[in-house]
Formats: sequence, C-alpha cells, structure tokens
Amino acid sequence: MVTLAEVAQHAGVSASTVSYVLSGKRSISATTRQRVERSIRELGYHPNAGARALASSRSNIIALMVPLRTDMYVPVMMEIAIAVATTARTHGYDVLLLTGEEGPDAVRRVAGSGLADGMILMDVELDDERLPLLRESSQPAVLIGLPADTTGLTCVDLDFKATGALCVEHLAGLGHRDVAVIGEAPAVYERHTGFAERTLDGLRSRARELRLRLLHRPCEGGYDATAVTVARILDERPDTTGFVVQNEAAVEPLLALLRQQGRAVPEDVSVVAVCPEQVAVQASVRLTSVSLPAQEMGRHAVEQLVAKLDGRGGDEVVLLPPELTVRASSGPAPVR
Amino acid sequence: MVTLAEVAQHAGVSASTVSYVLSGKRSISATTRQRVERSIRELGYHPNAGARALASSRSNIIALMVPLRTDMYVPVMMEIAIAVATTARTHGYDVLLLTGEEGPDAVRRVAGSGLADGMILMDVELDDERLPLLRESSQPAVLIGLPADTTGLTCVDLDFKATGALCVEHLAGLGHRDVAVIGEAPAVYERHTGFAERTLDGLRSRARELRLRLLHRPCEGGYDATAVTVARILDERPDTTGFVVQNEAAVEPLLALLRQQGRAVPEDVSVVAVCPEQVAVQASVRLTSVSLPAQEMGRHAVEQLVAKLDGRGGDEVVLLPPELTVRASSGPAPVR
DNA sequence: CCAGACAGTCGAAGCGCTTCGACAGGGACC
DNA sequence: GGTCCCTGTCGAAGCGCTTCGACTGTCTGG
Repeated sequence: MVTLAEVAQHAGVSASTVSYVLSGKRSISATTRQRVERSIRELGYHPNAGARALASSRSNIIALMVPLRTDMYVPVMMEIAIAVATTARTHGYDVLLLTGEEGPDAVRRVAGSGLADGMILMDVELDDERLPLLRESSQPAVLIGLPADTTGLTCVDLDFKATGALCVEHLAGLGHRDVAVIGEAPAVYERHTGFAERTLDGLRSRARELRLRLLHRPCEGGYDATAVTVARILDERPDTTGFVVQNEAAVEPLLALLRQQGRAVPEDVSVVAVCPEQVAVQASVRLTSVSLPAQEMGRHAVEQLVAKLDGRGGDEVVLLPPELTVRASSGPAPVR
Repeated sequence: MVTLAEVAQHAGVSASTVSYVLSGKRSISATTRQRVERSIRELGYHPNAGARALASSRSNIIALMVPLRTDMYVPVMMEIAIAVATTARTHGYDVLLLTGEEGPDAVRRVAGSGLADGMILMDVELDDERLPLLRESSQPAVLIGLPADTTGLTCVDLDFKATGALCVEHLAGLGHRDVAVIGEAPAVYERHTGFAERTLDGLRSRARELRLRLLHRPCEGGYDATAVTVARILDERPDTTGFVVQNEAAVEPLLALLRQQGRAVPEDVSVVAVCPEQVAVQASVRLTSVSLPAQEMGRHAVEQLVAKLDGRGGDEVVLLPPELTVRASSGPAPVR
C-alpha cells in the first residue's frame, strides 16, 4: 500500500505539496505538479479513503435509502438507484446502499458515524417516520417523493398532480366522457404514499373541471385481481371508454382482458398508462403514457444534494413536469 | 460530534478501555462495561467510521458491482442487491453500490483506496475483463455468476446446467417429444454470458439423453420480437408441444400468442419458464417454473465473502440446485 | 509463602491524510 | 530602494480510533 509520504519522497517534495496537488486547494507550479503526478502514476498511488475521511471529515459518500417494499414497481427503483450511483460518481461521490430493513435507525447510524456526507431517501411517505430524525440530525438530505410537510427539506419528484391532470385532458380531448382509473394496490393508498394520492387529486380535479365522469379503483395487480377490478368497473359504468392505469402490474392484464371481451384498443376503449417508457413500448399494444422519469429523478436528487454539500443551493422542491407520449392505445371516443 | 475520548471521560475510564468494550477484544469487568455502555447511551455516541477505518484498516464496507446492462432482467438484480445489503448488515457490513459505468477501473479504485474490505461482482461474463485485475489486486471477492476460469475465485450461482436439464426432464416426463426453447436476447449469447450457455448446455445434453427433439431460438423479448420467434418455431416444427422460456420479457407475449392461435395451455401446449417466482405467479397462466433464487444468491455471496474476510473458508464454487415448481402451465402431451 | 498465570486497565504510538500558519523569493508600485 | 503582496512550498499539529506493551492486583498450585 503506497502512501502519500512515499509519493512525496519519490517526487522530492513534502507531503503537504502532494496533498495540494491532489486537492488543488493551493496553487502549485507546473513543474512540481508534473513531477508529483508522475510519481503518483509510477507508484500506483491511491489515497486512503479512511485517512482522508478522518482528516477532512468528508467521506465523499452519499447514502441511498431504498425501501424494501414489494408493492412498488421495482425496475423504477433500480433505475433511480443506478442513475444516482452514476451521477454521484461524476461528482466524485460513491453511493452506500441502505435498505429499509434497518428502518429509521439507519439515519442515526449514518449521520452519527460520518459514514456518509449526505443521504437520499427514496419512496418517502406523506408522513414518514424518518423525517423527524433527519431534521434533528441536520444531515444534508434530499428526498425522492413528497412528504406532507416539506419545510426544511429538499425534495425531487414527478409532478404527479399534473400527471393526473394530463391523462384526463388527453382523454377528454379525444371526446371520452366516462373514464376509469385503475390505481395502485390498496396498501399503497393506506400507507398514504404521496404520489398515488397526488395523481388521484390531479385526475379528480381536472375531471371535475372538464365535466368528466371519473371512477377510481385501487388494484392489486396481476391477472386475477385486475380481472375483478375491471369487471366491477364495467359493471358500475358500462359506458366507460377511457382507462388510466397507474399500476404496472395491471397494464398487461388489462389489455388481455379487453381483448378477451372483444373491446378493441383504441377503437372501442382508450388506455393511458403512467409507467416507465420501457413498459409502455413493450406492452402488447404500444401504450399512450406519461413516463416516470426515473433517471432524471436520480440525477436531480444527486445534484441537489451535491449543491447542498458544497454550500450552494437551499431547500427546494423540484417537481418534474410530466410528458405524455401518444402511442397506439388511445384514440377518439367511439360514437354512440 | 461525540468522541471516544469524551465517552471515556464521562465514564471515568481510559479511551482504550472504551474501545475494548466496543470491540470485545479484551476482557472487561462487568461493572466497567456497564458504566461505559451507559455513557455511550447517554451521550449518544457513534464511532467515527473514518477513524475506525484508518486505525484498523478495515472499513466494514462491501462493494457491490452491478452491471448497467438493460438486457438483463432488472428485478432479479434488484432482489440480489437488496439481499446483499440486508445480509451484509447482519454481519456488520455496509454496501457500496458500484455501477458498471466505471468499468474495471472501479476495481482498482476500491481496492487501492481501502474503501471496501471486499467486493461482490454481479453478472460476470465467461471471460470477464474485471477478473485479471481482481486476481492481481488480491482483493477478497465473490462472483455471482460463473466465469470460464474459476481458479482462485469464489463464485455463487444457480446451477443453470441442471436447470436446463430439469426443464427437459419435466416435459419429457409428461410425454412431450418436440420442445422449443425461447432463449435470451441474441446479445446475451454473443456476450458469452455463462448462465445462458450453461442452461442451453443442460437443455441440449439432457434432451439428447432422453431422445427429445429440441429447437433453440434466441429472442429479444417484447411482443413483436416474440411473435416472430414463435412463428418461426412453429413453422419449422409444427409438432412442438413444449416450450421452455428463459427470457422474462417473452413470457407474457408467448402466452398471449398461444391464446390468439387457439392453442390451450396446458392442454395443447406446455410452458416451462426459468424466471423469478413472482413472474411465474403473476402471469396470465400460473407458470410451471424453475425460479431464480435471487435472495439466496445474494445471501450466499455475502456469507462467502464474510468468511473470507474473517480468514475462514477458501475459494469455492457454490452452485445452488434448481427447483422446479409445477403450476398450471404444464400437463401431459396431447395425444395425436 | 512465593512463583506464575491471568483478568482488567491504562498510556502512548501510530494509521495516512488535510490544513493552517510560516516563510522564502520575486515582482509591482510609489 | 523599500514596502507590500502574491506565489509556491514546507513543517507540524491534529482528525478519532485501534492496539501493543506494561502495569497492578488477585488467585492458583506446589
């Protein structure tokens, strides 16, 4: 294991000079810099992370808390996590993966031990038990998701209210009057996950404004549950011609069911999904959808956090504007 | 920030005593221990990770390298990653998430800086470019996947050869004589990913032994690609009554296509999948499948690594035995 | 009753790095 | 020609922890 001191000796300078070459915090003459850099290369020197963390009280690590829940759509989480990791690297940070397992204690542990310089919390609930701890620990943090009370917190999320509104507008613009929403699993609503409620809010208020009839039903996802939900919807509102789906696990089942019943998409029924682009494109009918910008969310979260750690930027709530892409699953409402 | 010294002062002992209470490396009288533990609690002390790493040259961190590829089935990766993280915690380790982005350099960086005590590599290819670096850095490591040359390496993986054999046996036992395999995307085979080739090997050799006719076609996944693949298969071998699917993205399309063509599952055609249990259960037909034991693989990998770090255990290759669960998608071959 | 073993505690020396203050030398300016 | 400032470098003091050797009692066995 090569140390700073050995590099210094090899280059014929003092240890502090090597350190300043590395950090750039003081000016160094071109010749000295080159000599040091050459020694570093020749000796294959890598600064020791622990020593650096101890001396500078900065670990250059960001903690990412990923929930353990299985009722969330996993690929989205993964995509965010990967975006976080790669973006963090471009800013010189590594990412520590914390699972929900440990619960709120993880916040205490990480903040207390100086393991990470800041943290990113995913899948924040409206009234999240980690938030009080976060506020009191004054750990720099960014949330992905939107809690009820955002004072003193930085949050990044898709604007789900606008997302809901956008779906309704699209269908209304095509002449649909009766729209059904196949929502997330009941547990998601019970847990008061912000995004589900905000989407619903956007759907409902825009529907009211545009005088659409809207029916919302939670749905567990999977074939059997979706079949039950769809049957109930069509029973209550036989004139339904527009569907909005927010649960990825209900997308394909819905399409299969409509096919079975002889309802053509988009001629008889239009479907709009809120899902990752990949799901929309790979479905049996290419879906008109509002995509979940997972990568962007991860990237934004890191950039907000890095800004905080650099002393720039304050507490902000960033809501990414939704974008609806029209594909093959939506069209004009059938004429009756 | 509370330090060891402050705890020591508060408890009226020396710093080293507190350290020994924490580590348990020397015997401490019950009364002293209690006094120290009380001080730790009252002051809310957390050992500083950097200082600890510097002094002990152990970071208590495991690096997990996750590939960035999009042609791998993401939920499985995520499940493994989460299993790794939670298992690691139970052994006192945290997990650092490295993406493929950085490539082989990440191995050098992590090994050189002492950021992590060891690493777990996911999605190892038969001839992986990270392996030479790994061997030369003598970094303790465990691979998830099986490279061509395993000397000096510890690996954990599902026994894919046995998996292939198991699928064939199941179908053969039900009387099927013509079996088609819908494989992974062509890119996966070109990359020489071990698991795809090993599965194929198992399928082929067992088929030969049992005198089954086997047709293998790679498949990109998604509806359109699967439709083309299935059409080609049924064109070449109209008598095909058994399907083995290894690409999750082709599972649902396949079922939909068979339905459209009026081929009933399992009366006319049997389907066996190699996929995570959740996919098998949530599909439109509950699938007979060999499940990918993601959690177990993650857990095993961590335990192997921890054993290495503790100086126990040598280089081993652990192949988890596959288990086939019979569900609603396979049955006796139709009588002709 | 003493040698030896052992449990329990302490002091001090680092681990490898960052960073502050100091200082030498060279222009620029009046 | 002296003053001031700026650039480039160095030495030394830690950062908070682990760990080794040393020390003090207490107990055991011969």
